[in-house]
Amino acid sequence: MAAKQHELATDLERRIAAGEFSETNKLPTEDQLIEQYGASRYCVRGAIAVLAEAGEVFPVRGSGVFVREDRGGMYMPISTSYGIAADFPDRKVVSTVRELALTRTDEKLAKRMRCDVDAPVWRVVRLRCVDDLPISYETAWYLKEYVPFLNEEIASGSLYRYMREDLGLRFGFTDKVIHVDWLGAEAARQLGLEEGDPAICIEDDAFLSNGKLFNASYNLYHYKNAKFYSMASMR
Amino acid sequence: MAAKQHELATDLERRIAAGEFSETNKLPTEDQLIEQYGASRYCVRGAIAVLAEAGEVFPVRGSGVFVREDRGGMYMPISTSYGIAADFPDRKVVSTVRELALTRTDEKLAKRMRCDVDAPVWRVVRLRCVDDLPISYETAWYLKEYVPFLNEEIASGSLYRYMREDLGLRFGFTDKVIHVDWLGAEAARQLGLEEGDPAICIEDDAFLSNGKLFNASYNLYHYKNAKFYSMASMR
DNA sequence: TAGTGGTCTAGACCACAAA
DNA sequence: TTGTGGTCTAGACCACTAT
Repeated sequence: MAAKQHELATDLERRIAAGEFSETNKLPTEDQLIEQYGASRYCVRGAIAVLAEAGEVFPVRGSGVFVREDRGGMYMPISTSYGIAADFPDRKVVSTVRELALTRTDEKLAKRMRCDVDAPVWRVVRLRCVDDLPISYETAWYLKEYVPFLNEEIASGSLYRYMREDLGLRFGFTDKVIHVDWLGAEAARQLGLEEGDPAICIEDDAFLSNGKLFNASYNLYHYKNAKFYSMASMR
Repeated sequence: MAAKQHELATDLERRIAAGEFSETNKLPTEDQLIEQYGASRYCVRGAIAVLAEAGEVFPVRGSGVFVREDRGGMYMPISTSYGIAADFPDRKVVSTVRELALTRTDEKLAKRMRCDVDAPVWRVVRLRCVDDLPISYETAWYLKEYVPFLNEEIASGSLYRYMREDLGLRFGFTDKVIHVDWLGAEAARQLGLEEGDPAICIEDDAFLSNGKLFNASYNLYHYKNAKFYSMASMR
């Protein structure tokens, strides 16, 4: 069951999208929202914080909570928390599995994944497209300890949805390292680019809510089709 | 005056760095921290949230707040909120001003900066080095409306510190777009790379706490010397 | 001066982990 | 079962904006 603040956030999002506040570009005051939703100030402020982190509103002390103008364009959040599918709910997201094998960690991977050498892992290589545009070529490893079963059908859909809803895993946080890399022959072929072309590379370590790493990945993004954004408060 | 939660966060950071919790890798419980600091649970949880966002700890419900292992290496937060200087407090950060001029916005810049065409802006081009390694080549514009005065001495130091402490500006949030770009001749020369080399490019729009944009910039990062990290909770 | 968001307190109950 | 963090309420005062 979703927390109350998230319900409020979702409803406020809907109201913003419906243009309910487009005249003033301002949300109702906190006191008004408390009234409207029959919630405490804690909840109302929690909901506003969710929207603020998503870059949809910004609160100004003494003045109100303002709706931000829409930035157009197809950008991916640099913290693509729940996978591409969740980032583009309105677009056609297709994952094509290029490799899927149950293998074992070598020394280097074991170190990265904080597990024993020779630990069983699923290795999954996928090409990911949004609206038929190739976006990324991803190599991911999932510890079999946490993901006992996997097949191509599952990997073609949303792996994160599967792990959360079917396996009952609870996610905690991710670490990402972002740098520039060059495409190898195979990655270039898959993405429709040239070998040696540059790519934004995001190395991602994903942890469960108990702090255990369950998934590491190496993601090469198409330099034309994939742009990222990031919002940060400066407090 | 800093808020109480931030004081607690700073002190906890100090205690973590001092190794006070290195045996268990766990912070004291919330109740214990309430006791130790004579603060409310709100404050204690606020402090923990600050550390969690910085990736220093992660809370596990029912279990405790765990200290995260140090990730080594020199990475820059993708949300380099207060400028490079604040990100590397222990390193030698040098900004060399390559250009500094009071000019006016053309149509394209005016659109980006949400201001009138021909609005006065400072244009500042800087090469930024950390420990004598070239990190980035940055072109930035500051609206004169908010930054009435600027000179090379100020721009050689921390512009953000100047704006905050001397001009009394209060920062709100930033929007960043991250993509790959190629170095032009001048940028390559400054960074000690070859023309045509790839670079991570971050376009940054910075807003005051009242939601007004005051600074836009275009930052090219050295593909070898600059790596970024980003942490995200997956809730 | 009035209105609004920011911080803080005190206390309650819930969800989950570990014993 | 016990202890921990997560959510929620009610109420207070402060900092800032706008008038």
